[in-house]
Amino acid sequence: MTDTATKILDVGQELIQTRGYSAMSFQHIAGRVGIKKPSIIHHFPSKATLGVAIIRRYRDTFTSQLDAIKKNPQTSAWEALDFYFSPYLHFAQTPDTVCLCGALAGEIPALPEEMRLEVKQFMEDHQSWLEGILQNGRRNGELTFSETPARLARMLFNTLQGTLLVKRSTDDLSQLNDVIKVIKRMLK
Amino acid sequence: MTDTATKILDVGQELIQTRGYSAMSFQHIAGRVGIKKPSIIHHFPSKATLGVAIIRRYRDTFTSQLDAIKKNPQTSAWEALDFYFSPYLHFAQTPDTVCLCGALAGEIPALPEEMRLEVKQFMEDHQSWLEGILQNGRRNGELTFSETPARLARMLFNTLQGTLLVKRSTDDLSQLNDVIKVIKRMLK
DNA sequence: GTCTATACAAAGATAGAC
DNA sequence: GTCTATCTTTGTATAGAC
Repeated sequence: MTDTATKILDVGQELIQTRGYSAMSFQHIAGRVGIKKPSIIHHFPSKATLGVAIIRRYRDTFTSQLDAIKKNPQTSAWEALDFYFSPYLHFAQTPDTVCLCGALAGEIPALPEEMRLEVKQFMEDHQSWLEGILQNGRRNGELTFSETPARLARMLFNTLQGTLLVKRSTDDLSQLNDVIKVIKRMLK
Repeated sequence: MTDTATKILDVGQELIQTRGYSAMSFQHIAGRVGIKKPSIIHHFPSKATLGVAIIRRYRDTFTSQLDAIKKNPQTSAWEALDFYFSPYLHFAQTPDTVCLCGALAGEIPALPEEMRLEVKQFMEDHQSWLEGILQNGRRNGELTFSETPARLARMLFNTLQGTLLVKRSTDDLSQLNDVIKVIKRMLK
């Protein structure tokens, strides 16, 4: 992966997270990377290819981090959850930024098929990781709740994504903090 | 409001809810209404004007219905909540459809300022309506919860919006039903 | 690996005939 | 109120020089 290719991925990802995939253009990327439009094609032959590469890199980063946490028996359920919340808190403080896959979910019908599959995989990975954390946490007595872990995990995930979505229009950055507090109390 | 103008609003709204504002074009609308592109301009002088008209109509429909419920002392908190959930359940069963303002929230930075304000107003109206329902419900003993009504209302609203968003990529239509069950148990 | 030049399609919008 | 014709901009993508 060359330096330029990495920069293209960085800028492209930021544009999707702030303005959406439809509004992300080679023109804008080129301008901010400091090259011309057709130079991007040399690294990524089409917009769909670039889109897939951006999601896959994003997914991979999460996958390796979440796997590491899950495999470490030292990590408590609360620590795991706090780790999971941290990127959302980061996004919440950055104006106009949402989760990459949350942004893409908003325009699913406008995405090429390969990208849709990547987004779906992201959602399922995260919901299933959360389910595991909830399940273990309840088993060892750390967490308390009466729902099934699967149902609760999906609700938590959807809530986090929805809060990022809504905070962007209300510009109320404290919403996510409040929501995380409510979530934590639900699990005590 | 002429017949054609209404049709334009209908088709435009559906396109935003399924494909997003950026992907909604005069071309597509004209094709489905059965007129030519420039004829739309006669009814709505610009895309932004059309966008604002679509949101405002959507907001007004909700506002009058939610107001009626709030003012009717016969309505229990549970009935009010069930009424509020019903459009979400409807959207959840319609493939690729989300709440109009949820869809627009996904592309806030790409929207003209006037539209952004309308979306923000929608979010605030709904969160504040829910807050009122929760507050009254707790006061008269129907509902039980320990959060502040404002915080809980925002969380519920964000959860519903997030669930519609996520179901679109996972194609798992049962998610919303499950989430509503969890919400209801939280309030008992 | 990056450039200029260009092809081609689709977008929002305007002018003016009917 | 709707049309045809046209303008302008912006988008993705290609060809070929350097």
